[in-house]
Amino acid sequence: MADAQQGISLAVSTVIFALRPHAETGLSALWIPLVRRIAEPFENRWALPGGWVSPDESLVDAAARDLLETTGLEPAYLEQLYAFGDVHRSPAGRVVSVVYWALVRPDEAERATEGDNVRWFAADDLPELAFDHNLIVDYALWRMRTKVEYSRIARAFLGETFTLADLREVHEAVLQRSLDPANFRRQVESSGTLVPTDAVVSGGRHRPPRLYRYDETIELVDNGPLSKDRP
Amino acid sequence: MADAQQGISLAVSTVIFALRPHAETGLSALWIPLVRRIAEPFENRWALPGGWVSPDESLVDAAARDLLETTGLEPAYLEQLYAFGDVHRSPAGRVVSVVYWALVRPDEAERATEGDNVRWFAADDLPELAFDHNLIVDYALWRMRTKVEYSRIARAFLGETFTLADLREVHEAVLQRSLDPANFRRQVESSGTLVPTDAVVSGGRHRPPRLYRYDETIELVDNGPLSKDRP
DNA sequence: CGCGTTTTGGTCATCCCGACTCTAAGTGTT
DNA sequence: AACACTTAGAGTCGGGATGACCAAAACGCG
Repeated sequence: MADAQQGISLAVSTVIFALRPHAETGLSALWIPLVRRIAEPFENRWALPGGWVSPDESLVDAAARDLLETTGLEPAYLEQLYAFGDVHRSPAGRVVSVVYWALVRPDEAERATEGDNVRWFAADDLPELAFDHNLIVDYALWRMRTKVEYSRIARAFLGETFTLADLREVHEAVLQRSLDPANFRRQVESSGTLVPTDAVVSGGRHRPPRLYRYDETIELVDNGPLSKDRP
Repeated sequence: MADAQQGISLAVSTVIFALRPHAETGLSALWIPLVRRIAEPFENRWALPGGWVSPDESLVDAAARDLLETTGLEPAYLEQLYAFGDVHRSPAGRVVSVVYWALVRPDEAERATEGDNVRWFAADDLPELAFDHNLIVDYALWRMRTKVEYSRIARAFLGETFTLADLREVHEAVLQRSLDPANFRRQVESSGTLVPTDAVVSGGRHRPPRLYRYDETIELVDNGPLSKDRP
């Protein structure tokens, strides 16, 4: 073992996504909780939740723990995004941040105690953040939007069972465009990852939609040999 | 600034790919240079080239520098792969490794001084490596194979100009299957990223093929907002 | 019962892709 | 000079995915 005293601090940060109705349009959109910095550098600026990695926890554990401590959230999905390590990204010293991105269900998102130091922002309307966090959020948004089309991450926003309209609403919110209901149905049905249940949802003033759930026996290979980020 | 003495060592490692004829088939295939460990843990085992990050260099700079020092290689392409940070991945202490993957041209690959401590291995026939490096290589291979289809990374194995057969040979080597020449041509032509030159290659005992080059004015969005890894 | 809603099933044209055929244009051989 | 051989390059054909669109089904509501 060579050098354990490099003078480089190792941090984890997380870009957290939740679905909420947009202020103006009323449609579902992506929201991100940010924390206000209470110390220099960038004091009073909004920033991604994050903290230092302790020697006895893995990176993903550190991200999950920090998330719970600073925002009270336990995400349904958590995946590594990128390691940011430019020399001057923090004015206060050398910091390498391993950034994760997370998805939380709407009910879980309520637990993020909004206050002076935690606030939700619409993902497409962020203020100027601390450090290089605007770039990080941009990258997380890009990754999320490219991945929602070939992966099953939308499930992280939904409950055990859901209607195709629910699933479609998630896709529409992430992709920021409306999708044809019939074509969307055909596509997800042909993918074979969904199984219909016997139940339907009655009460709406229209034909009652069927409830679906994901086929758990199908394993994804989203991350190749690394498909084991979180159970 | 909180904790700069976490007791966590930060390292970079790189999975380097080059094309060489396979020993048995004679077809082009992916090869990887590995270095022999000369100290515990895993002494005498083969491992990915890597080293510690110094405080005054970025992660990608550290990867490039270490690559040059340990193998003598300057890659044509270098991209971050993943940050590995399990607590017990090194028996000698807590090490977080930010891993990169790199592509080198055939002529450049010759400069990797093969000796007792550096040796090239066929990517699909590796020995048992030190640490979690087998998993890392598997992931790098998966990423490379998925990315070659929608990106222009194949150019990193080629010169300024090349024939469609050259380009197809790269794809075939990476994907490990033969591609129909006519269909391959149609696909890359319709992508619009290639421009034909006036030159052709004569000398072969067949119709002389045209030389192409990449259209530099087209920018890729392979990595979304992060498309700036290396010029 | 008719109306408005969303669900759900279907058609149709288009594009992409793999398999395949055919011609073009060189080199080497006779 | 004629021919064989090889790869380059153009074109054809059918299947599958996709977007735009249409229509019937099944509810609540007045």
